[in-house]
Amino acid sequence: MTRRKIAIKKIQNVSARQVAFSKRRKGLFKKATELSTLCDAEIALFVFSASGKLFDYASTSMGHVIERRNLYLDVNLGKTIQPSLELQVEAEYFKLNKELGEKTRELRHLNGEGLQGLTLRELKKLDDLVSACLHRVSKAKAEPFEQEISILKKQEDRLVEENQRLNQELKFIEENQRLEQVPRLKHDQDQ
Amino acid sequence: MTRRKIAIKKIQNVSARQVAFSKRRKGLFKKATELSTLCDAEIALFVFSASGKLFDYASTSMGHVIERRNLYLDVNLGKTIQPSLELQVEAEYFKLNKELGEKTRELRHLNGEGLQGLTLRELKKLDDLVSACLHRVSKAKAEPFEQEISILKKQEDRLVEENQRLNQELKFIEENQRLEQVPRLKHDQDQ
DNA sequence: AGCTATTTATAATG
DNA sequence: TCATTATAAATAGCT
Repeated sequence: MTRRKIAIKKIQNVSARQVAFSKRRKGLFKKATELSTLCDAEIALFVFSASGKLFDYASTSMGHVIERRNLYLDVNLGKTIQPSLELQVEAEYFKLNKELGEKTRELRHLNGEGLQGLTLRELKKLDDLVSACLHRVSKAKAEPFEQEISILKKQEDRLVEENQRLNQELKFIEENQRLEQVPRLKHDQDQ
Repeated sequence: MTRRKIAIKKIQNVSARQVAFSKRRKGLFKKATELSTLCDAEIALFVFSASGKLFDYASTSMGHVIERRNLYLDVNLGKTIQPSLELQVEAEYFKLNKELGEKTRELRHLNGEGLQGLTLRELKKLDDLVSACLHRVSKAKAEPFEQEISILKKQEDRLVEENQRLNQELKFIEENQRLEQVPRLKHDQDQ
């Protein structure tokens, strides 16, 4: 897009890639805010750098969600480096919960204490279920297992190799001894 | 940004706004894909038009997660077998979705077309996120990993033991050779 | 939908 | 990272 046209494929030079990322990320976010402002659109944008760093943007109401999420991230910083889907769910869910509560209260005023409570009950139930689900997610993350398996496999490879080496050495020594025994026996006989 | 420079504020003319939305949305998505490709970044982008229509983009793995969600929903909708935790969430969520839709319509009538659509939009996003989360749950079940790890660990133990045995044997042999060399040298001198 | 005059974005460079 | 600049890309106003 300038001095020279470039092909849209992964930039191989690492520092050039970082520079491009920085510039283009800025550009992308600018475009997003412009679109949001000009056309009254709601936008949420998540960008994870190759190194896993998160940059995000959210217009208006979505901003609350992101804020909430950032708070949560701050609390868990160190533990929760990878920007997780779960946290997004939780934040979004929190927001929805709040909004629905407000809406239900509003309706209750207008309708005079109706069967609005039902929704809150359902919401509570959903809350419980989502929480349980999230709990399972965080408990069941595959990544650490996969990592451990990978490490164990490498370890296994090393051990197998080492074993082969040792076996070969043994065989070699035994062979040598056998060959050595022949002259020795002869020698002994000579005495 | 061309024929004339425009100020970044809401475009008042409705049709002009729609045109601008269409063009700029396209541009924004293009920039997002380019950034993703060029710099190996993971990107998720949600754009809701003023009328509430959703346009979204997600790079690579994020896209996969979101894509799979539709499949999952198709397959499981209507099926009311043993409700796994995931399906319970889905069902509950579906129900809540419907209820909130009705409630929002009701409120819209009462309040005169307000910003009620917002909640539905948030709901849609939550839908995406929860579904993605669920997909990860089903994908991330720990059990098979734990099994494989256990097997690998046993294997590792065996190999380590074998290794120790071989090393000991080698040491033993070397020791024997050393002891044997002494009388041999003496013997040779005697000759 | 196209077109094009202009504005923006940005790759290369210092 | 920051600034500059030459060029590519995006797009506002028209049709």
